[in-house]
Amino acid sequence: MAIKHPTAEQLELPSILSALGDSTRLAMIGRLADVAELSCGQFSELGSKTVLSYHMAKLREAGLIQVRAQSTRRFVSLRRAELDERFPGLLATIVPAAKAVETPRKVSEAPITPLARTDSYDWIVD
Amino acid sequence: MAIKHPTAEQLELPSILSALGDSTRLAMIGRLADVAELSCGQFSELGSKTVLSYHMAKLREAGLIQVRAQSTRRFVSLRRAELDERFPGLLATIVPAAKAVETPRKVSEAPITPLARTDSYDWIVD
DNA sequence: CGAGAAGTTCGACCGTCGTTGAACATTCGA
DNA sequence: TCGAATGTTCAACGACGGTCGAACTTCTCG
Repeated sequence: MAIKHPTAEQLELPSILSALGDSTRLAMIGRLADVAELSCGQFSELGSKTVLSYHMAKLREAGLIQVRAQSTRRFVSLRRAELDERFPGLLATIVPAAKAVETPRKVSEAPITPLARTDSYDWIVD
Repeated sequence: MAIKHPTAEQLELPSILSALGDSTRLAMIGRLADVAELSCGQFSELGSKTVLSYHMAKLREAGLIQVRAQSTRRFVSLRRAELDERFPGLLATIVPAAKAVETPRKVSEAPITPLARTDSYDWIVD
């Protein structure tokens, strides 16, 4: 665990983008987008408590969300202002697509990976 | 190696964002932004040939760049049109920050990681 | 042909990711 | 005070990511 909540100036694009490069976390952002706060439990259809805790930590350490405690609950919110200040347009661009991310739903439905075996150097265009 | 060049409809946000979640690759995008094409060699200050080849493959498989061959060279270009179509605003948002990404420059300058050891549960706000 | 330029691929290595289950912490109500 | 509710932490695991050096492929030019 590196950082608790980075300050606005500590936000780094690579970290933010890798934090968003996971469909579970993207789905979380999608759900936070038109709501002030959510408690962790309200993401339960995205995974187990442990998994959620893990992904929350990633989002928090990247600076995408704030976590507030109230009794035994954690209330999570998007750090919209700081993000818009440092990376204008980022949220606006990503949120619509994030809402459309299909729920990861377990490891089911692996569509028999095509595994298109190709010969060497054959991916070059032109 | 999964895909050679994904089609516009195959572009997936999580893959794109993880491809961008690396400072070397972000720097490459930054350099491609105001130029039609670059050959691989022109990124040489970002790393060795092997490393560049690896990162190029990532960017290509995520659908961010096109690679064209001409004799023994590879000419690389941003897939601007497709990206703007599927994720409007993404490039516009990311490119300015990508240009500002400091070059990874080896593993030098590790600033003696602060290693701020914190007690349990102490990262919660409020 | 042979040498060189420009990249790619391979195998190895090590570190980080994402998931799981079990144990722990904190708070509220009965 | 005991128990349930709500999360967090830990250790372990396999899979993937990024880097390196060595070997290879393709093409061009003497």
